[in-house]
Amino acid sequence: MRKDTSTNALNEKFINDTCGMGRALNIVGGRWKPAILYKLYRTTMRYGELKKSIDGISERMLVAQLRELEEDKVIERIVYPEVPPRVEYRLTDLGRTMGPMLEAMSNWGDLHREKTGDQTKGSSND
Amino acid sequence: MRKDTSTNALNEKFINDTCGMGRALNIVGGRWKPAILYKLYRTTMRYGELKKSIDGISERMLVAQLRELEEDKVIERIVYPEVPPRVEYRLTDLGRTMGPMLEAMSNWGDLHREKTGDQTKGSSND
DNA sequence: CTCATTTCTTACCTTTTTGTTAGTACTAAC
DNA sequence: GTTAGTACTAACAAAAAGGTAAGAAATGAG
Repeated sequence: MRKDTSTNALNEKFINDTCGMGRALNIVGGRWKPAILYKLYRTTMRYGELKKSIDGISERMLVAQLRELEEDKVIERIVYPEVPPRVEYRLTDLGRTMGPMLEAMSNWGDLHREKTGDQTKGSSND
Repeated sequence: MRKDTSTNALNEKFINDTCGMGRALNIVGGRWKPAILYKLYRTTMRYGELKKSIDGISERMLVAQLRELEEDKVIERIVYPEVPPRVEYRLTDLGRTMGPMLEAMSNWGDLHREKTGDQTKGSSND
């Protein structure tokens, strides 16, 4: 749980309020958000589809990060009143505006790997 | 300290190896790295200058993040053999290639603030 | 010999993030 | 009444990140 008076939390908030980069990082950062956004960038997906397609993610993490992305208004959650339940996730219009940024990040990450010759070459986690 | 057999660490590594976005995030993310990069993007700076110019950062954090950026080859550390010591930090060529990505992040962060009408409008932490 | 200056280092603690496991709610089909 | 399928929640534990405070090395100035 958040303790929003800790120095830690205050620092974060300050950076968020004054620096676009910090804000972007807060929204897009975190272990699984890149993967989620990558999937949803191509198409709407159900909860279960996301879970299956993202290797290694736990339900707790998937739900948590979906909720955060939703709060940040970059994705939306559509519930169909059926049984068993069906819930779809998709990018919002605001979410779609991330495109150029996400691409820039992806490209630079690949460039960095190339230049530093690190690790296995990426066959993107698709 | 890193425990590189934890599930957590393995997940991170996997994402790093397969996803450019994840890799970029790891290099540029963290509480203070955006601020450091922002400063160094304009000019070479001494340790003490960085410390003074980045509001709220502790020495431990400053050193730690500088070290990480150095390891990732985006900044370099130049030591002048003087007393008292003088150490300068500056972007490497690889570091300079981050330009478009950092701008994209900054721009999107600002756009997001605009669209969601959140918080104080940013007078960038300069 | 003491002090000031600069760039860190170390030890310890708090906060935040991530992972593990088990369980819930709903209803239709058997 | 039990089971199956889907999308979660809750409680707890481990790991990582961040914060605080004190100290260390090196040396020229006084």
